[in-house]
Amino acid sequence: MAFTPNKHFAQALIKWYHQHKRTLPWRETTNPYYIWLSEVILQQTRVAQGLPYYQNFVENYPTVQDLAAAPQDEVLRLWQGLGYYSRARNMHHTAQLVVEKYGGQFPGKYEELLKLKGVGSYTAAAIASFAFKEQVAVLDGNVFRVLSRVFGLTEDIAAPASRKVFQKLADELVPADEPDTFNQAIMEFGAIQCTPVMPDCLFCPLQQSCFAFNHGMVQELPVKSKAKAARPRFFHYIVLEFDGAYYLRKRLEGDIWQGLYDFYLFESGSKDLAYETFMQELSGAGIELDKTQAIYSFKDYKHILSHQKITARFYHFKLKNRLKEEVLQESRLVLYSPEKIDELPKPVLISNYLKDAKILVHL
DNA sequence: AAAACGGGGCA
DNA sequence: TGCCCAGTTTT
Repeated sequence: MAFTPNKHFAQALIKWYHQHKRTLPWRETTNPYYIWLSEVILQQTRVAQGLPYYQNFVENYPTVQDLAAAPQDEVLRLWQGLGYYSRARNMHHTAQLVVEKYGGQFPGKYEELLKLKGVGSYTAAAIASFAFKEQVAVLDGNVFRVLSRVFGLTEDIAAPASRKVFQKLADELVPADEPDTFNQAIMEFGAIQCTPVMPDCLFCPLQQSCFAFNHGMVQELPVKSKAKAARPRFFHYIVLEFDGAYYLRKRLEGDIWQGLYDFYLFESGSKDLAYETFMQELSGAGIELDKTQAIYSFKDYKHILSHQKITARFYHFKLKNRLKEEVLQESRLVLYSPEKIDELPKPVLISNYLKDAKILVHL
């Protein structure tokens, strides 16, 4: 007997939730600020990875006013390692908007929440239901998977057009009396019981009613088209050291890692570079290297992003003189001591290099 | 509608 | 080492 979109599904799920739910700090509050914080952090991020970041943010910024007043570098530094750094920038921006335009109070309705930067349909539904008990269904990867399997939805979850089908079903399922518990329950169920790989069907309370289980399609659902191959990129980082300090610069918009700090960088079509090409690039930037200056270290790193496969080569030079003022202006490089570098927000790739090169001891 | 955007976990 | 996870914004 298959489930129909009625109350029984919600009841079974909520019962399971009360027995199996994990105790998480953002489930102990109805404060929209904390719920928003947790949901932004949890976008694209597993609970185990996001939890320490959440605790760190709550400690450093107990109120939305605290977050709004913080310098961007500090916010990005706390975010360092979580990835998708636009989330942190948007979050910071939204905190300032909430303070300035909403008097420090988050809007209480789904449609209003949706207008905030960094708050899409998922996060708006999460905040609206968790903090304000609005009857709106969340739709995240867990929900897609659970609904696909239990109800036998075969639409490609990677296709934007499929969203309508899942949203309609989810909206029919979310109960008016406890939309918050239902939303928590279906996501928790997807995270713990109805997992992507090796779901625990043997001890699943929905087993008898599950379309995928009854049709032997648990492995096949949800249907998801494959992502295209990551673009290969070749980075050449020039690590310029002067008197124990290093030249870094803040990354601009238009590429990955906006707002984070890295070394002088140029890119090429391949890993290896002709000596002339290398020297031309440097002299083009006004960086003069004495012929007697050896490359102190030469390290290759692979750094895999979802859509890019970066091969990074770090060339370490010790300068005999500071870079000239014109060069600094043009390249936007700034000399930082290791202590200062420690405080700057950096891509994990850069942190890894800093650690391996023993420029930064901890991390 | 498709692409861009990080990083971590697990087999 | 290779594969998987996935919400929001931008193109």
